[in-house]
Amino acid sequence: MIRTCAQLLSHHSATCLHAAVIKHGFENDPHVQTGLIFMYAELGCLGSCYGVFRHVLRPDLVCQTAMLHACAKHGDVDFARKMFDEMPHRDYIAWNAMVAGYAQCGSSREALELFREMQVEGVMLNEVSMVLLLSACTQLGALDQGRWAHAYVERSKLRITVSLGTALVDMYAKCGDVDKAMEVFWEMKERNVYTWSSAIGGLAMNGLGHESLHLFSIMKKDGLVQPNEVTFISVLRGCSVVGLVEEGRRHFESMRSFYGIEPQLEHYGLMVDLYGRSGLLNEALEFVNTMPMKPHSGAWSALLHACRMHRNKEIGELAMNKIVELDSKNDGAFVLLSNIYADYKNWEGVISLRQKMKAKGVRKLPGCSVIEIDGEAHEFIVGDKSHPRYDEIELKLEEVCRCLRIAGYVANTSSVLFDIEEEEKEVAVSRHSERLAIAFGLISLKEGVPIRVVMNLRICWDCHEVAKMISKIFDREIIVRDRNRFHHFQDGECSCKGYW
DNA sequence: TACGTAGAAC
Repeated sequence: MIRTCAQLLSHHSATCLHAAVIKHGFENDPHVQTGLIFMYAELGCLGSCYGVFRHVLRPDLVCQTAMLHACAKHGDVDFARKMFDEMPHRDYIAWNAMVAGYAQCGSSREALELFREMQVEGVMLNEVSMVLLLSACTQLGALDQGRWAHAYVERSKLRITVSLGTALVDMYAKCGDVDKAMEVFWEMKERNVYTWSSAIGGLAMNGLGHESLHLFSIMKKDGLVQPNEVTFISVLRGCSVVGLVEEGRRHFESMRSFYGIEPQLEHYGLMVDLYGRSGLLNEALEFVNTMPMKPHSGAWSALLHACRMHRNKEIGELAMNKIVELDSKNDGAFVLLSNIYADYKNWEGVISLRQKMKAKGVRKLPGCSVIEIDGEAHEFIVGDKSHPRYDEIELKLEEVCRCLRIAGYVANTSSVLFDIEEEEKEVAVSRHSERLAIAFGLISLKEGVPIRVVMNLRICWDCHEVAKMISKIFDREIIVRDRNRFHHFQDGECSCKGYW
């Protein structure tokens, strides 16, 4: 009963319910205690979970799992692991709870590691385990492992529940195999708003804006599932990646007028992005200034990004000032403005920004790219030489450089933050993590196998140009998932068509 | 019978 109500409760009603439990003398009933832990976990009150748990005389498996889940879900994953390790008996649900704890706090590698242990121990894998595994693969961009999970699901005839199907659609879309994502989507017997939003967002993220909007129109025509606020985030991204300003504006308006959904900060941020990318910087600025709520740093960042794309120093500086007011340690904003200054060869501006960053203790997040070869993830950090095959990578990079020069390529080094010599800058940019990962892909993958890279920042403009050329010169498909979206490079072109 | 699951946010 407590568990069923938990999702609907407010903090106040939870306290009342707890008081009623005590009043009627149930506070020592083990089932009730487990229910209370679950309830407080739902509400995010980890302290109250501990409070109840402390009074449980002999916590059984279920109670321990409930507590483990509470800790893992609300940030104390290490304590959760400690509990897990100390549990005398663990059923498959306890294992799933621990894997979920890692997957949800972003520790996907630990989640995969634990999943492997689960297999070694012969623990039963059900569809929930597979959803968790897929979610970890999605975060890491580990397509091979995701495919393995899909094959496992089919082999063991696990039921494709709506959650499992959605996890598959999401995994394929976010690992860059959008055709497979849609194949799974259309094969699903039942779809809910999560499934539709994932598919629409997945198409958008892969640069297929028109397809994503078409899918949204099918969803509306179907009428079985109502779009919600997340669906509209996917729809607006679809408009943004192909620059459909008018259509975006229509969808944005329809949220309130037709669906009764009040646009949130994120929707406003996406509209700024849409105007900005399309070069309508004044409209974008006007839009930010007339938002009914105080703009968040994301809205200003979208504008700043557009200023970099369309080389507008004045609005860029304005956006930057607003970002620093809201979030003084936003390293991405410093880098963007520095790039704008560098585009104008304003080295004084660059130096002054560098000093400001130093004074505020802002550090640029180092670029990091991952490439999966035979199921093993290889991680590269910018300028990193620690990979065991670094010598071969270096040789390949030099070969790439030679080929590019012959093809008439001139490095655009404006994304190098500081005022070092041009030649050094070219070396710095040619050792970006994405470049190292692509070179490693070239030497270790068979011909014809696409190179898939996942990175933590947005791909730099120069690397973007180089990837295009590599795709042509080496006749190789390259798929890069950056922090924002996918770039599919083939035959000298990128799917983002300038909407970088 | 109780404990575990999926979508975004520039």
